[in-house]
Order: sequence, then C-alpha cells, then structure tokens
Amino acid sequence: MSEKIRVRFAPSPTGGLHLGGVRTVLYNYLFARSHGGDFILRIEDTDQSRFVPGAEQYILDCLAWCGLVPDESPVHGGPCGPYRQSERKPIYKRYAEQLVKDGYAYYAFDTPAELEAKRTATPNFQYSHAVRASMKNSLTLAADEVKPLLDAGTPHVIRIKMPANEEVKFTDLIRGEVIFNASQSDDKVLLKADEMPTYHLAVVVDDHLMKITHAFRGEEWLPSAPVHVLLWKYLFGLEQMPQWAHLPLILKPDGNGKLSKRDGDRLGFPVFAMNWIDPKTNELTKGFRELGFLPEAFVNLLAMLGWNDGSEQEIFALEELVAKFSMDRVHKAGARFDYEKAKWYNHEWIKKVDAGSLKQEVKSVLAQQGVEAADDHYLEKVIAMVKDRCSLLSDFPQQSSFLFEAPKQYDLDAVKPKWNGQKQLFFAETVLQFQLMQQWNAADLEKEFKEIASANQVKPGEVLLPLRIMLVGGKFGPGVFDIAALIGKAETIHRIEKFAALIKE
RNA sequence: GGCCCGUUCGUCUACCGGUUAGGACACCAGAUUUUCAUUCUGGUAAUAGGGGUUCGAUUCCCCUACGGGCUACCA
Repeated sequence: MSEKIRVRFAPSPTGGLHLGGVRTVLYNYLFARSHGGDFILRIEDTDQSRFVPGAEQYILDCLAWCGLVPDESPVHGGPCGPYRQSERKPIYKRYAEQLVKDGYAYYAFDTPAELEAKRTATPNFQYSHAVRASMKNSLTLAADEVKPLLDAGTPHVIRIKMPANEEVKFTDLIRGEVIFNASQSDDKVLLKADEMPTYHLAVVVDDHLMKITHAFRGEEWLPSAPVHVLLWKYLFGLEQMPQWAHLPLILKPDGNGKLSKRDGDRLGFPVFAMNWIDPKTNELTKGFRELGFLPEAFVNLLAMLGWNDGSEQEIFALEELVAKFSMDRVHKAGARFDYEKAKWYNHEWIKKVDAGSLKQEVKSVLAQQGVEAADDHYLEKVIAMVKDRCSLLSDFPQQSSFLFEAPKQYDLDAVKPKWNGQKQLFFAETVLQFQLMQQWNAADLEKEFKEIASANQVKPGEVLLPLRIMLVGGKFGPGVFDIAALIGKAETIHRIEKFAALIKE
C-alpha cells in the first residue's frame, strides 16, 4: 500500500537553505520513504515581501545534491495551482469571509497607529479576548456601522476570534498529545489589509487545498499551533488536518539561541547547503557543498542532530536512514551544532566511499587551485592514496597537487641546515641507481634507497626527509616511496636533480 | 513581563524503575608511521537542585533554577 505523503516547505525570507531547513525536509523524506510513500514536496511560494527570486530552484538544487529528490514538486502550473500566493488572494479572502460569517472571525478596523499607541500605553498589550470588546471591530460596532465602513473600503483586517476558554488538543508526532488553552493566544490577523493572508491562514487553506498530509516545521511554531488547529476545525474539520511534527531547533555552537547565518560567518563554518548569492545584496554565503562536504556526510550529520536509532551506529547512508528512521525517536530538545563533528562525519565518508566516485569532485577542486588532472586513471590512484588524510574535499589540493606537478615551493628550512657534500653525493648516486632500476614500485624503491644509503655510509633517516622535500615540497603527504612509485621514474629523478641543483646555490 | 517547550560528560547522544550510567566528537597520554595525517590503545569528563511516589529512581509526579521559543497587518 503506497501512500502519498505531501509536505510543504517554507523557504527562508532571506533565501538560502540552512541546516534546519534541510533537516526538516530530510525528516519529511525519511518519514515518507520509511512508510513506503511517495514524497511530494510543495515549496511555499509567498511572493510579495518574502519572495526571493531563484529561491525555489535553489532549494530544489540543494535537495537534489542531498539526494532528497521529491517524486513531485509542483512549483508552477501544478495540479493544485495557482501556487503563487498573490494569485491565490481571492481564495484566502473567501475562506476568511466564511469564518467571519460563521462567527469565528471578525473585521478589525484599528489602524496600525492605534495599535502601536495601545502597545506603548499598555506594556503587555495583546489583541485578545480580554480586550477585543474595547477595540474597533465588527464585534463592538453595530452592524449598520460596519457595513458602511466596508462599503467605503475602509482598511481593515480579519482576525480570528480565539475562544475565551477552550482547550485545543492535537497530536504531535514528536511530542505526543499537546494541549493548549486557546485563550492564551491573541486574536491573530488572518487576512491583512492588502488582502494577502498571513501565514496562519495561508498554511491552513493551502494545506487543505493542496492535500498536505504531513506538516513538519520548527519548534518555534508550537505556540501558534492552536490557531492553526482551530482554523482546521472551523474550516475543514479536524479529520482532514495533516499530522503535525514540531522539530527541535538547531542551536548556535556557542552562546544562546537559534543557529543563524551570521553565526556561520562569525565562527567560520557554513550554514547553507550550497552557495547562495543574495539577489538583493549580491552577497555570497558559502555552502557545505562548496566547502568540501560530501552530500552523504551532510545528510548523515543532519539526521543525527536530533535523532538516533538507539544503537551506537553513527554512520548511515540515506537508504539506511530510510530503513531505520522513526519519528518517535526524534528528540524534543534543541541541539547545538558542532562543526568539528560535522567534519568528522565528512572524513568518515571520504574514507568510506571508493576513489572512483570522488573523481569529479576532486578534479574540480584541483582545477580551482590551478592543478589539472587530465588522466582519470591516474587521478583515481591519487585519490585512493590520499583520501584517508582528507577531512574535506578541499583538503585534496594540499594533499595531492605534488602528484600532478613538481613542487613550486620548497620547505628549505627543513633541509638546508643539515645539507652537506655527503648528501649531495648521496643523491647524485641515487639518481644513477634509480635510473638503472627495472622494477619501479614502492617496496623495491625503499629497498634500493636504503642500500644506496648504507653503501654511502648515510643513515636512511637523514636522507628520507630531504627526499620528501624534493618530491613533495614540504613535510606532509603519503609515504615518500609510494609517491615516487606513483609519479614514475622520470619525474622522480627529475625532481631530485632539480632540487639538488637548487640547493647548491 | 505573560505563555509554551525543554534539561544525562564541554558538544551530539544511549538507557524507556534495578547498569561499575554506554558510545561518538573534542581534549590529554602512549603505540605505530624515520614527514604530516590516518590508525590503534588508554585516560579526564555527565544524570541542574530540592521534594515526593517506590523495596529501589537518570527514568514517574511536583516545585525551583537554568536554557530555548513565541508574544507583528514576518514567516
């Protein structure tokens, strides 16, 4: 039995897809897939103040990178269209008017200035059941006063009339039964003066019309959940309501509060899945992908931030997450984001995947550093040799560029103080002996090198570091003989000679 | 301020009444690697506090403290 799990996702007002957003979609995806259902994602399309050009496609691109491809993702012209909020204005208005007619909402004529005055006069002013009788609205005004106002086109909003004493219950997939007293919420605006809906109305109307089955969102929405539940009750009936899940927040690594883009900038780690250029400011925010993360690792670390399968396993592939995921093991408390652990996940994944599958990414990351890796077969060998030492894809150039071209810079301080004629002679001899070698592999090279050393009365330890500097340029990289074996006889000899000539001066 | 949600090593977390409270990241020490990493071994480190309930509470309940969230014609 296959079920269609339809979910809605609201992009961030500033564009960009942050960790919390990806995790929300990820949990949606895992939930849908683990129930054998289709995953239908609707990206909320609120134009006007919030609309960011390109945000939808960007989100879809990010999700594709993560491997979270929806079976269907109507953006424009889909079966439940129109999707753009401004094109749906009449729909929202119709439902809002319906609510007024049924006595669940009312017109409010208070101007923003009047409300502002109230707020400054009364410290904890809330437009709620307690004060609505003293405000200017269709509840306090006589019917024959209201009609002229409406007819004259007086600016007004439609507010929900929250019951003064009613318990609102609903089941949250993570928190279980949640009970609120409706009186605690104020009379939220449902339809603004410009006839655009607020989130509260739009979310309920759209979820109904677009047959949303599951509504996962951040914990910050919990306090307004009773408003939404009530709207469902008034408009469509509670049986129709999607299943709610309020996900725990992802918190700053230091200090307090939700993780924000600013924290990433400040602490030096990405917060967005992929690079995002704010179309308004042209400001670039780096993404996990561009900083060298593997999508497998990104998904893995996000999944574990607030969920685990109860075992001690920490490395999960997406299919494995699908198989083991269950909503009731999602945490209630927020989790601090730890970039060090994020890098650890990536390192584990780089070690885990095979060299061949990394070719494209490594090639492009090398190209960015001006290193051309033309030979795929050779590249794969390079990757196999160095990948265990890389936490990020961006570590590859540092760890492997010398396998494609001779070092341009040498760590001379590592060699020069102890350099002498004896070593000069030793390397001259090494070049000669290497030229004669029939087999060119790491084991034979090491054997040969040590024999030359003992024949020349040099301790291998004293010439090993110079050899490394000659081949690599610095004190890093895989075993020297592995490097020599890979770059080949001619190149090895060339590098030794080049360096020997250089250090003489 | 009001309301809501939450609270196990520094961090992510396991335990769903009986454990020497386990794992991972980070950190420290040792081994391996005649580079640097990796790897391996070991170590430091937690049930916020106080009341109940119970033969027995990290686990269930209450209070306090702390943290987070919401409190817009933003989402």
